[in-house]
Amino acid sequence: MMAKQAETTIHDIAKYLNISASTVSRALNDNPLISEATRKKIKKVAGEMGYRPNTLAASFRTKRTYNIGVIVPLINRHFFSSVISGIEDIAYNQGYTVSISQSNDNFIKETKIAKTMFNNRVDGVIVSIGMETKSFEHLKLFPEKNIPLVFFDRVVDEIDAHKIVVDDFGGAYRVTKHLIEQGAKRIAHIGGPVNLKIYDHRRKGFLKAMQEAGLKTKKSLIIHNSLRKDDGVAAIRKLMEKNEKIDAIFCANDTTALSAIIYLKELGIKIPDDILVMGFSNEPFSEVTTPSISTVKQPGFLMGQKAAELLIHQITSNDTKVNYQTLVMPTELLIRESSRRNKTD
Amino acid sequence: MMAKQAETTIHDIAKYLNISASTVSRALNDNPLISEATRKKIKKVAGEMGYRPNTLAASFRTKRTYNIGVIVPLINRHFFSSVISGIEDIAYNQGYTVSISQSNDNFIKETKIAKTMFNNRVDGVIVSIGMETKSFEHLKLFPEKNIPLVFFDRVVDEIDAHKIVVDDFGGAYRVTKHLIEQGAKRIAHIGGPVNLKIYDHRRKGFLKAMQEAGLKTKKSLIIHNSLRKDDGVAAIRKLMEKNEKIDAIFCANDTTALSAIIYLKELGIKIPDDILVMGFSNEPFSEVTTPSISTVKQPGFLMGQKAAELLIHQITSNDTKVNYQTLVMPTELLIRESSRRNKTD
DNA sequence: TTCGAAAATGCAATCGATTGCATAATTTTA
DNA sequence: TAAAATTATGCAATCGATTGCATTTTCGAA
Repeated sequence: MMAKQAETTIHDIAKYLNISASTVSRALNDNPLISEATRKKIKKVAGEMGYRPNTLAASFRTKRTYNIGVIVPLINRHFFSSVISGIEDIAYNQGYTVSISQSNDNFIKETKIAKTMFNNRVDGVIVSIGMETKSFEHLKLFPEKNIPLVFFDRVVDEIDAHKIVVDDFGGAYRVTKHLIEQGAKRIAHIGGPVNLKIYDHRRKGFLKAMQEAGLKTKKSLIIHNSLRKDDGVAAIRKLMEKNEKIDAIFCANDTTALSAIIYLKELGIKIPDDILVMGFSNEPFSEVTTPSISTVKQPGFLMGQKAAELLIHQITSNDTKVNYQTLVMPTELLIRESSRRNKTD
Repeated sequence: MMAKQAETTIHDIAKYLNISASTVSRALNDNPLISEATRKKIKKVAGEMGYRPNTLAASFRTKRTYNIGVIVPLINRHFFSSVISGIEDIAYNQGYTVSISQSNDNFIKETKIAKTMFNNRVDGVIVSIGMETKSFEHLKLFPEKNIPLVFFDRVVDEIDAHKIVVDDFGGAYRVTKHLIEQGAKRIAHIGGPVNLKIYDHRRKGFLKAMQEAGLKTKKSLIIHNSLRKDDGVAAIRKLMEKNEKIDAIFCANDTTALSAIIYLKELGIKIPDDILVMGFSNEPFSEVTTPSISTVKQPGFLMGQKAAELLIHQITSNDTKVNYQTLVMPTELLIRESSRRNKTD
């Protein structure tokens, strides 16, 4: 029925007004070279003719897409979706579009995504790498072609770029210190894969606080796994098997903390009376469990905003040599029920 | 230092091999017109010369961007990020890129986003409208230019398109029936803004079940608000003020259910012993509260997948007349502690 | 060996906007 | 009022890949 709706172009407008396409182009872009009068006239006609700019043609010509690529492990997780939300917030207000892909913590997929974004000529990329990612050639593509790249949270040391990280060390340090202040002496730590810096830092923050307090940490009290739901249970089981005496557990994320708490309850162990538990990340659920879980708040939305700001700044400025910075975002300790020793002493 | 890194084009490859650019183009696209031998040779050289296809030029020429636009109220919410995750999953595997924007339930922003995507020549759009959206011209742009459009969850009746919705009526009906089976007779309902169909359907499902059970529903037991955190408390307070006798509450989302439960507990009312409570949506936290909250599970990820499948199918097929369908996704009743009457009778 | 069909490759226009460099129109200055 | 300076507009090439329509090459059949 309806034919293929020929699109109006600047040439159609030009012809209609008996002027040149260049003038139309400039007028529509508010180029000051064009007089107020013609500009108005052109815009009016453009509207009437149902003109819609062909962003593709423009991008093709100018080599600027105003598109930012975002690669995250999983969209559907509170921290990441908060960051994305922050990125989108800034990007949108600066006239950028945001394309998002999730790697599912799969290295092959991450590689493919990077290549696709690279070919799609994104103006810049914001990345948080997957668990499996140990080689970085697919990411080096971007700096090699001078395409701005910003990392957040799960960053890559081997690549020079702006980085937004959470103060994992400090957060973990304060968590541990808090546990110690509550009287804990034999504290276990359930951490994530240490090839990811964030978990390494959390471990180090933990160790530092222990050391400062003059407490020694048995190797067997430190367990690393992938911090999924079951891993909390598995870790606790391991500790119990070895008959470890512990009075507190610092889990590197809330998911593990929760699953540990549930399992410990099943074993008849009371939280926080018998064992103090803390998590990390402030997942929405951590506030409403029983007991509510003490944790560390990471400013996801803000991190996204910062990442986008740095990226866009780098895209916009044409400085060849950028002074790369690593922004360490402050964390906030949220003391809730799971780590507050009831007055029993 | 490093000059502007001239990009390799198919012409460079062609010149190098003393063949035509058309052949190179066809070879790289695996066009069967090209012989196996030349194809291989070309691909090899392309690799060596560091060629990267200019997707922009191709899109410009072919008028196909392989980009899907997604408009949601808020990225950072479990249901929506699940849907997005599902969309991305399918889209990626079909070679599409996904661009996401959030309207923040703001009508102006939603309009601007739609225009931008329109100008960016997305191949199709997936939309869940904002709370304020009552006029739809910005969305009609797409069907007018034959750009496929799929709605999910918060759909628009006025526009003919594929729609993916949750069986809100059925879900609410079964919630209510379950409460009745547990012995409840005086059931209150805390619902959302009725201008959104989803809440209207939930209310109707509730009423239907009540009616079928021969129970009458007092007007004063039905309260509508915006279902935020405080609204649960406010609603309960209202019910208490009027001294309503109730034995169950059906809240149209989990947030309200939780806040209601917390407040009721403060008042010394036991859940579920004194009053049964149910929510809707299966927010991640609902499973881990005390008591855990009975609710209705919406298959977000699956909905995203379905939406993407329908959209891509519509993009791919060139049927002019599409048989638009409305997919009603089944819900799952999750009976947890908050609605399970302890054997006290 | 020759011819016709099939297979492979090349030509050249095209998509729509941008922009450096003219050129034309207008205003200011002397 | 003419020349100079300023302001507006136009010309035409360009970005890189695609594709309809030749044209050439290859190959099998007669």
